[in-house]
This record gives sequence, structure tokens and C-alpha cells, in this order.
Amino acid sequence: MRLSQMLLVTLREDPAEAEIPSHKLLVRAGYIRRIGSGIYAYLPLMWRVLQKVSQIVREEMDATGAQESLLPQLQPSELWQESGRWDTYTKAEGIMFSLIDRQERQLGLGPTHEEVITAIARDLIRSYRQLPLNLYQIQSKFRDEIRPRFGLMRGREFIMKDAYSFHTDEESLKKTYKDMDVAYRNILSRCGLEFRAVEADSGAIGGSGSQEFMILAEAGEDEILYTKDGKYAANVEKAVSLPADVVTSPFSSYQKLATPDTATIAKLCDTLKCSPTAVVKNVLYETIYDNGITVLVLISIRGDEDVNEVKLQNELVKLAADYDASTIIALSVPDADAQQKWSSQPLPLGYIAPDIEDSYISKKENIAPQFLRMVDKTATDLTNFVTGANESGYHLVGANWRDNFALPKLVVDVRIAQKGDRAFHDPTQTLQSARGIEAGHIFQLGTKYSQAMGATYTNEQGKNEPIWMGCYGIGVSRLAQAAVEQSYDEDGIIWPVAIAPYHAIVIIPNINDSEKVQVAEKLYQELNAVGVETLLDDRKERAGVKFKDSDLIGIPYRITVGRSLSEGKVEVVTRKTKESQDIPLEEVVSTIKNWVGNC
RNA sequence: CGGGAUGUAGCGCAGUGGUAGCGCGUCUGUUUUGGGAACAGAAAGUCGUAGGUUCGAUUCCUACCAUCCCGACCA
Repeated sequence: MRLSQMLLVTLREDPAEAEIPSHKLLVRAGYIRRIGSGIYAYLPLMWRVLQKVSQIVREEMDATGAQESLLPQLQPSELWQESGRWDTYTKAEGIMFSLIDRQERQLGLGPTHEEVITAIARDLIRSYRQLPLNLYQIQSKFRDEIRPRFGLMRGREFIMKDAYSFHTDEESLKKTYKDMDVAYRNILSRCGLEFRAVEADSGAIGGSGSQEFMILAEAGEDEILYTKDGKYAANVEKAVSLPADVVTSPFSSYQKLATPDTATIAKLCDTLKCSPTAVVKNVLYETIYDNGITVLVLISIRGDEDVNEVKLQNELVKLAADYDASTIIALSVPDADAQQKWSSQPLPLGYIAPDIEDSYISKKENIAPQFLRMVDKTATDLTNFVTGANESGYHLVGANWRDNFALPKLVVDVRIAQKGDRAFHDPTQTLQSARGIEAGHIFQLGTKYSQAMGATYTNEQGKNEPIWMGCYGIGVSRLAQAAVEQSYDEDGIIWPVAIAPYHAIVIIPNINDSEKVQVAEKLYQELNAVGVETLLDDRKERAGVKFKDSDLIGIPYRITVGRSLSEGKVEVVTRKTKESQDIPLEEVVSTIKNWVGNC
């Protein structure tokens, strides 16, 4: 491609709309343009990058025996009613765009394709002989994100590869899951990315095991905890660890002490000269179930620990049936305003005890009349502990479960693991922290969707069984931007060779020098002929402009047909290292071809 | 949805109760030609939208819309 003919508009200044480096650079370098919030146009250079990524994904998926197909983005609501996700996805989760056609039929724009694929499986898969099977597609997904962010990182329309596998049993599912794990590692490695596979929470998709593939980058939205021995890595949402050892409580008798101005654990421990591990703190949450019922949740947890809201949410979803609901739509720590809506009197904030009376909750419609009390495992074994006295300015010390407080029946694990905690598998290892961008996520769905939608197969005994399913996603457009986030410098993008829009660029510093133009043209032709995807900067611009643009758009190899041509050489600069060398004209093509081939 | 901010030329910004300017970019010409050239000239804006206050609003007020940032959601 000749730059003189390409739509390439680069900006000198950072666009105001962008916050993180990769977003700024993609806009500045003319790769993307925002059309609306979370909606982007992929310009010619970007589309090439996306095609490169897609092709790598395709090759690795095909290598596992998966088959490419293409499912509709426009999906009838009936399918989603069947799986039970229509209401949660259009209302509670609110992630699906929905619309009504002229026949008053309700449709959704596909945020994901479990329903469609399960309908196909139900139709087409009849016998165990057809299994296992893995179908995938690469297409745009639509999600009504509450807050689109960071360019392609969280768009409302984005490109994703999603795959769905079908099996006779769990063992077969696990095998494909493992294959996908390997394929995903290959994909990310081939894209030239630094990444980590981590244990993950499976969220709204559901199912049992799930693993995320995180591209390591400071701007990542997720925190990863891992051990240096490489044996453990998990999203902080899912991570587990050993809590710190308990320091014995200095109190031996049960009594109430005045502890003014100790609403925080730190101040309390300072005043009472005790360890936070001797404290039972009681954290209040407010959750709203999808049937509109508000439930006040009181979690008793050890003073030095914090609540992991994802784990808490999972616990609350499990309890939904107790409130005649199917899922929760909100979870928050109620602020003063929120408390006013349900409290009958001001709460002794900072001094709450595990047995705070239910009478603090006003009798109102849609508000559960009792606190949902649960205790985190870390707090169950404490003895002679310190906790609130349900009275501002006072704490109880030397307290014990059973003697002084009933231990809540719900014993849960909702503590958040933190950097520095000891690892479960090996207490000599401590958890390290890193930030990452979730580029891929693989799930073992089990029979959740097949049972809901009646997708069964006939086994060897002639009996109908639900099909076991797995699903596997990669954010193609997100991955592309994450690659930039991981690799750039003050001059611009540094693409890994495998996903760069072009491998090389031939620059003619002076377009009026016809000899150099001829040499450059010839080089350009020859490079392309041997498979080195090459740009020719034949624009009527000064050399400086061409160098700046070349660095900004991040082409891996830059060939300048300039001064050294008098010695029969051209200058070749590697974008990543900025290393420059003069290479004899006749060797350039083979040299670059080699470099590109080896990447 | 809660909290915060911003909307003025293609981009980045300044500014004013009397209807607008700067830098970059764009176009023309001359010179220049290996790290975003210099000079001369030119084009380009219903000052986010709708109301209101006012003799007069881009400026003050109100509402709405859009965009961005912090939280819950997710590839």
C-alpha cells in the first residue's frame, strides 16, 4: 500500500476523549475513530490488525478441531425466555439491547450466543456419535455496557471470538476445556503478548470452572494475585489465601468499654491495644433482588479482613430462592441516604454488633424485615473477641460466640485475598499482585443451558441425556488494544510483528530524488512479492513527518532509501529497539524476510 | 443509576452581556528537503440543543442532550 493513497490521518496532540496510552495512540495514529460512546470505526490500519488477530485465533481454533460458523446477531426473545435470561439480560443485568419489530415481535442484539447455539444443538445433535463438537465464530457483539471505557477496551459493539462445545459427559468437556486452555495460550503467545492464565469467577454466564487470560498491563481493570512458583494465579475476585495468624486477644472477661471515636478498626485497635485479628467487625450491605425486595445483609468478619463483594454476591444469589427471587440486581454498602429509606432509627455505625436488632429495619413493603446475618470463616474461631456494643462510643471485649452471641447459621467464605497473604498450596509463598486486561475467558457450563432448553442426545443405551457444554471467548478488538497498552513508547505504538498492520515501511525522504524513488519503488515491490507486507511512504512530505508517522503507527521495520544509497546501502531501523543498520541493497529483502519469518 | 467534569473551526484550547480568537491541521504560492520546515496569503464556527432574563446572550438562569472520569457489570 502506498501511503499517498491510504486514508491515514495522524494527530499531533492527544485526543481529549482518551485517557489511557493505548486509546490515545490508536486515535492519534489513525487506527480508530469514535462514533458514539463505546462505538468505534475501525479504520484501514486497524482492520488489518484485527484481521491478523482473527487469523491467529482461527488457526489455533481450527487446530483443535473446532469448526467456524456464523450465528445471527439478531435474536428472537423466545430463545432467551427459554433459557430464563431474557428478563435478567434486558432488565436486571441490562446488558442486552432489545428492540421490537413491525410485527411487534421482540428481538435482542446478541451479547453472547449460548441460546442460539443451544437451539442449534437441540435441533441437530441427536446421538452421542455426533459428539464431541466445538463450534466457533468471530463477529461483533453488542452489549449495553453501563459505562463504556477506554476505547476498544470496553465497547458497546466489539469483536469477539466465541466458541461453544458439546459433550456426552463432564470428562469430555474437561478435555476440550483443556484444549482451549492450550489454544488460548498459543494465541496470546503468537500475538506476542505477555499474559497470565488465572482462576476466575464465572459471573452471569454461570457454570462451574472458569479461567481468564489476562494480558499484563498497568492500565488493566483487573487485579491478579499469583505466586512466584507459578502454581497459583487467580483474579482477585476469585482468589483464596491463608488469613494471617490470630494474635490472642488481651481480654479474658466479657465487658463493655467506652471507646469514643473508634469507628474504624485502626483507631479501635490503637485505643484497646489489641490486634485487628481479635476483632469481629460487622459490615452492613444492602442488596436488591430482581423481584424488588431489598435485603439488609450483616456480615461478621475478622477485623483485619475485608469483604470480597464478588464472593458475597455469589452467596446472595444462592439465597435468592429464600426471597422468591432468581438473582440480585444491586449490592452496595448503604450510605446515609440509603439507610434512611429503611432504618427505623439511626444505626450505631462503627459500633454494630453481630446481634444488632431487626427492629432497626422499618416495617415496609419490599424490605425484608430481618437482617440476613452471615459470618465469614475467619471470624468463627475467635475467642474473647472485641466487637461493637450496638451503641455509639462503646465496644464489647472478651466476647465469645454462643456465650455472648449466637453464631450466624450461614458460615461463608467472603474474605478478600490480598497481596502479601500466604498461599494455600504453600504457606511459604506469598501472593504477588499484578494488573491485567481480560482478553479471554473459558467456562465449563455443564448442563445449565442444555437442561433449560431441552438440548439432549441419545446415549449408547438409547437414553436421552442433557448435552454437556463449554464456552470460550476472546475479545479480539480488546486484545488488539491491549497489545498496544503493553507495547508503546514516547514516539508511539510498537506492534508485535505478528499482529502489526504491515511488517515494514519503505521511506523516501526526498520524493524529488528520482533515483531514490526508483530504488524505493523496486524495494517495495520486491518486499511485497516475497510476502513482507510493506508500506511505501511516497507522500510529498518532509522526511521528519514520515519518520514521526512511521514511529507513531508502529510498523516494526523501517527502511529508509536515503543518504547511504551512495554506498549501495539503505538504512533499516527496528521500531522496538530503535537499532539502526545500513544494509546493502541486494540483501535487504532477504534480511527483512528472515526477520519477519522468525517472529 | 449515584458522584465529578466538559461541550467554542477538522484536532487541542483561550475568551467576552454588544454574535469570536490562538496553536496545530487544511488549501494556494515561493523557498526548503534525514526527525512533525520558513515566509506570504486563504478557507473554515447557527459558541451542544431548546427555552427564559435582557434593548441585545456564545457569555447569566433553567431544562434537556452528548461526551469523559470514579463505582456496580464484562471479552
